[in-house]
Amino acid sequence: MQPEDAPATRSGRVTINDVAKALGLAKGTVSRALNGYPDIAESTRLRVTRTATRMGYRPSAQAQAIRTGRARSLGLILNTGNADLHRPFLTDFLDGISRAASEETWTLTVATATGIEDEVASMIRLIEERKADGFILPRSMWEDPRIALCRERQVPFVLYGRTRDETDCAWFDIAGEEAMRKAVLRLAGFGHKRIGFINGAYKYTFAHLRREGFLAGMEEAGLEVDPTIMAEGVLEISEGETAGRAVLSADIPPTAVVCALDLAALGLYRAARWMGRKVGEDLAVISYDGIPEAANAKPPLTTFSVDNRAAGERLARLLIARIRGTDPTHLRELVPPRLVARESDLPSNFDPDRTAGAET
Amino acid sequence: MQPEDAPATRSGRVTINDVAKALGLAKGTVSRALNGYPDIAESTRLRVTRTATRMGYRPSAQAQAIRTGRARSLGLILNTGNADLHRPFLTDFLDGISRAASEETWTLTVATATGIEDEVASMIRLIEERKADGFILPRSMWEDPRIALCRERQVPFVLYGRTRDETDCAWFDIAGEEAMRKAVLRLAGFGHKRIGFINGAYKYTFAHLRREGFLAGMEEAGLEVDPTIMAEGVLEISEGETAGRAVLSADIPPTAVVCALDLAALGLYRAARWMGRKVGEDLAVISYDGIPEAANAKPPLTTFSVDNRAAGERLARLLIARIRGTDPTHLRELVPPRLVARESDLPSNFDPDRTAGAET
DNA sequence: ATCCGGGCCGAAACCGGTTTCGGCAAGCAG
DNA sequence: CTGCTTGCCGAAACCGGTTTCGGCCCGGAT
Repeated sequence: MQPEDAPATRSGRVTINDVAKALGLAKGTVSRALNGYPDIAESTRLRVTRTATRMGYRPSAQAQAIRTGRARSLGLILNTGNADLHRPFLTDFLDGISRAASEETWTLTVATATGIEDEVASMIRLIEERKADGFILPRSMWEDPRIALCRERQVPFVLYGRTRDETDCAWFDIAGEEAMRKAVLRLAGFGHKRIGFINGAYKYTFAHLRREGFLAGMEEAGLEVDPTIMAEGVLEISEGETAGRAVLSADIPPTAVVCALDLAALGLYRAARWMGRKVGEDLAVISYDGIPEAANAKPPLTTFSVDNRAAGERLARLLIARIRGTDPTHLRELVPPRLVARESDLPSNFDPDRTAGAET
Repeated sequence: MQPEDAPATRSGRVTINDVAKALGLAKGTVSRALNGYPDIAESTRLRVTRTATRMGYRPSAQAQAIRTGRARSLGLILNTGNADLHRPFLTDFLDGISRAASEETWTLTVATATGIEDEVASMIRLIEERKADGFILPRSMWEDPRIALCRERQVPFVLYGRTRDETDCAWFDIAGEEAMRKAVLRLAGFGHKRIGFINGAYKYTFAHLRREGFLAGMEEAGLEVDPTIMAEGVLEISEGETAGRAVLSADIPPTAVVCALDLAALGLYRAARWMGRKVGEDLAVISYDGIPEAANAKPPLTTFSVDNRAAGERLARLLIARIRGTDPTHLRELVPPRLVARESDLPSNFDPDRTAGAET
C-alpha cells in the first residue's frame, strides 16, 4: 500500500476507486453512499457526495449497465420508408425525448430502417447488444410487428398512438377521434350538410380512430354519411390529390371535407385548384397535424396542431417509468386535440358573421 | 463442477460463459477466437464461431466497453436553436449516419441542445458517462467551441464542414466555394453583368468559403463587385427577405443574385414579388442546398443540391476511423457540388437559345 | 457484567467481457 | 535422448461499477 495520491489512475478519468481511495473508504461503500442505500451514515454520505462532485466523478454508464442490466438508453427507430410522415416533426420530437431523457441522465439511441422488417431487425440488434433498454414506437399500427417483438422478448416499449390489442401496452396519444368529431361539428355549425372525409391508411391505428370520430360527429350532427365522398389510404400529398379528385368529382360533390392528415389536405388543395374549386370560398377544409406547410398554404389551413415536442417528452418519461417496472396499464395518456383555426374552413358563401373562433 | 448443461444462465441471454461451457473451452479462449487473435488454432476458431452463432451469442456492448474503453457509439448533438437549418435534411442525414454505423455494428446516440453552450454541456455529459466515443459536429463554425472542447479533452470528432484552425481536424465537406464560383460563371454566361450576393452568417465557415468562391467567380468573369448589392448574415427566410429587399433596392439593382443558401433565395423570392420583380424572367437566382421547398417554389429554384444521406454516411465512416486511431489529416474529404438546373436562372430577356444545360 | 441488536462499513463476489501471462505438448535441431 | 522453439490454450487479472455477506463496535436491556 504505497500512498498513491495521484488524482486519477491512468486513463485521465476519475473512477469510483479514486474516490474511495481519496476518502479512505471501500469502493462498495462509496457506491452505496452514492446510490442512497440506507445502511450508510448520513455524515459519510455527505462526505462521499461532496468529494465525489469535487473530484468530478461521473460513473461510467457501461460499467453500471453490466451489473444492473440497464444501459439507461431509450431506443428509437426511424423508418425512412415513410419519411414524409416524419420529416417536419422530427426535430421537435427528438428534442422532446432527448430533453426528458437527459433530466434522468438517460440517453437516446437512434437507428434507421427501411420498411417494417428492417425496423424489427434493427430493434433486435439494439436489444441483443444491450444498447437500448426499451423502445419508443412511433406511428403505431393496428397490427404491429414491433409490438409483437417486444412482447415476445419481454422488452419494454411505449407507443405513440394506440393499437388493436393493448395488452401490456403503455402509450401516449392525442385524441384524433375527438378532433375529427369536432371538425365535423364545426363544419356543420357553419351550415355544411355534405361533408366528405379523406382518411389515412388503415394499417395505422389513427385511421381507425379518426374514422370513428368522423362518423360519430356526422351522427351527432344528424348528417348523412356518403361513401362516394369518402376516401382512405392516403399517406402523402400525391395520394391526397388523387383522393381529392375522386371525392370532388362525386355525383354530388361535398361542400366541406375533413382530412385525417395535413398532407391529405394539401393534396386536396391541388385537386381543388385543378377542378376549379376554391378552398376557403366554396370548399371548406379542416385537417389534422399542424405541419409547418399548412400555415403557409393558400389559404392557410385550419388544422388540429400536435405538439411533437411535448409528445416526445411524455413518451420518454412513460418509457423510463415502464423500464423501471411500473405497470403499463398505469402508463397511458390521452390528451385532447388543439384546433388552430385559420382560413380554409370559412366558405364565403356562408354568413361571415358566424365566423366563430376556435373551440378547443 | 457439476455438469450444468442449461443453455443460458439466468437472464435469458447467452453469454460468453455459456459458449465456453458448451465448447469445454476457457472463456478467454472463446473471446480471442472471436476477435481474431493469432494464437488460436484455425480449427478451434471455426468451432467457436460456429457454435457461437448457432447459440445466438451476441457480446454485450457494455461489457466490451468497460474493458476496451469503447462504447462503439457515435455522438451527435442537434441544436434546436437553429432548427430550421436542419429540419429538411435531418432524416436523410440521420439515415446516412445510422446506416454506415450499423455496418460496423456501431450505434448513434443523439442529444439535443439549445444554443452552443448547452451543446457543449451535452457533449461533456456524453463523454463523461462514456456514452459516445466521438462526435459528428454539423454546421461547423469558424471559431468552434465544440472543437475546442474535443481538443481539450482529447475526444475524437469529425466536422461537417471546415474551420479556421484545422489542426487535428478530420472533416467532410462539399466545395461550396466551387459552387458559388460556378454560379457566377453560369450567370455571366447568360449575359449578366450586375450580379448580387446574399451570404450566410460569418460565424459559420461555409459563409467564408462561399464568399471567396463568389469573389473568385466575379474576378474570373471580369465583373465588378459592388457591395451595395451584397448582403450577409442570412440564416432563415425572413432574413433573406430583408436582405433581398435591400439588395433589390440598390441604386443600380442586380439582374441576377447568387444565394449561399436556399432559405435566403426563398426570402429573396418574397422580396422580389413585393418589389415587382419576377424571378426567372427579369431576375435570375441561383442558390445552394437543395431543400425540398426549393423544387416547389415558383419558379422552381436552380440550386446546388447536397446529398445529406451520403454526407452522413461519409461522416460516420470518417469518425469511426478517427476513433480507431487514423491520423486526422488523412481523414479529410472534399466533394464537388452538384447543380440542379431549374427555372430561376433563365431570365426571359436573354436569348432563350442560350439556355445551356447543367454544367456539373 | 453479560447478552443482544442495530448501525455502519469492509471485503469479496459478481456482471460479461478483454487481455496478459505462463505452461503443456509437439516438433525439430543438435 | 536432450534442449529449445513454437503453437495453442487455460488461468487469472482486469475494467468500473453494484450487491451480498459478515463482522466490528457501541448502546441499552437484563
